[in-house]
Amino acid sequence: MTGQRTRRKEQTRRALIDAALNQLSADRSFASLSLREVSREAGIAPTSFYRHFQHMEELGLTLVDESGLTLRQLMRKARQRIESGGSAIRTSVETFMEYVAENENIFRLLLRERSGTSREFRTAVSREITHFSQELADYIQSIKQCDPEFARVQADAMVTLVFNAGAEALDLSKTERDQLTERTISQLRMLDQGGTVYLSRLKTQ
Amino acid sequence: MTGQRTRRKEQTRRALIDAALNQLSADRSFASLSLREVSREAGIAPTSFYRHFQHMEELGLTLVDESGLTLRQLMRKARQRIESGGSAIRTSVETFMEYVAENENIFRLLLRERSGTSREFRTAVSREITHFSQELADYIQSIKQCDPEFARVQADAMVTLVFNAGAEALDLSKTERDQLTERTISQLRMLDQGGTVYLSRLKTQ
DNA sequence: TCGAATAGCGTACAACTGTAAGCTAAACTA
DNA sequence: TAGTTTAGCTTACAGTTGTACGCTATTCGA
Repeated sequence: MTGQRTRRKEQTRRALIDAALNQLSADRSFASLSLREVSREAGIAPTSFYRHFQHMEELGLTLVDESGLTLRQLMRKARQRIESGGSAIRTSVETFMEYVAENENIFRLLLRERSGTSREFRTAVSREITHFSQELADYIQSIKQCDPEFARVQADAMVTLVFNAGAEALDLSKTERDQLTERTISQLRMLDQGGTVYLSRLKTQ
Repeated sequence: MTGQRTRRKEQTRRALIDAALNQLSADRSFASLSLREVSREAGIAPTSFYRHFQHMEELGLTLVDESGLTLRQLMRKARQRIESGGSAIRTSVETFMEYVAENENIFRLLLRERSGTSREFRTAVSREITHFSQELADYIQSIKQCDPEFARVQADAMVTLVFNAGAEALDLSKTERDQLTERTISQLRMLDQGGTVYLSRLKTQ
């Protein structure tokens, strides 16, 4: 029932995706990959590429979708760790930094295409990050019993800071990364504290 | 004394820089510009390019330097406005958003190359942003009389948030930008408040 | 004023790009 | 089993790229 043909097709589609991911690196952006290079790496003829994707952009959007998946796995992992005790902020930041270290290429893709030349790419990445941010907002709201708008604004700031730290980490050594992690934790704590003040003011007014 | 030759050379060098800047846009990154395109736009033969820059990268680094200059002008403007009364945070964010609106291409360059494929580019951009951040840290320290390390961490978070808002603004309409501006102001206020709490805790310990 | 220096030009070439056209062989459907 | 569908192939072409080489005309320095 699987259809041998469909299965094989799925296989080389996968090969194309993996080929693209493997070619991404610190000095190789998705935009700089050519259809021919990716096809070569995947072991098929350039013209066969079109049997799977209309353009390179379509492949790229698929990669962004995949990265969103990884991102959600990350969130789940972090939540599990938090529930089994430990500071929410520290645990989240540390988990995120581990993720970045383990998925440099995917993370770089997100980072770059967020401000890339394709609007479709930009909105796709933005969607993933918003999703990520919304999950955090829900969490904050459930903990603090606060206004959903407030939670969104605060979550948004936190996600921005953490993502940015991830971006910076890419070019740093292990010890520098640890310093960066600590600094980011301080920053999130400031946001957290500041939010509390902000909220208590609203209540007393 | 100026040297007619030197003057003319300076002129076409300028033409190359402007040509590159003019070709940058929402759907055109610096990396996607070719030496030939830039030369064409500047009105010189492709091979003459080498009389001014060794590679495209050298041209790019020059652009980053120029953007740093613009950034510093921006800072000065913001400070002037603050001194003539008004909230420091609101004034800074609004000034920054105006800058982004008026220098979209330069700002996009900074954004993109911050996570681009050339390490040299990345460090150049990082240097400009650090510079920007340091000026804010000095300002914070002079106002709050606090630990310089604290000021650096807080300033860093603020700059990250503002830059990110600038990046988002690029794809938004006027009214959406205004909303974004308000949100960013809220976020910076949280950081400010949170920092105060943070500091007072340190003192009472 | 005369020789040296040099900004800019045209020509040329090899490397690479995306993709059109048409074929083959394997897998599907009836 | 016979006919259709299709993933992948080869060949081909026009366009673009960076850059090497050598020439020309203007400007500079002595």
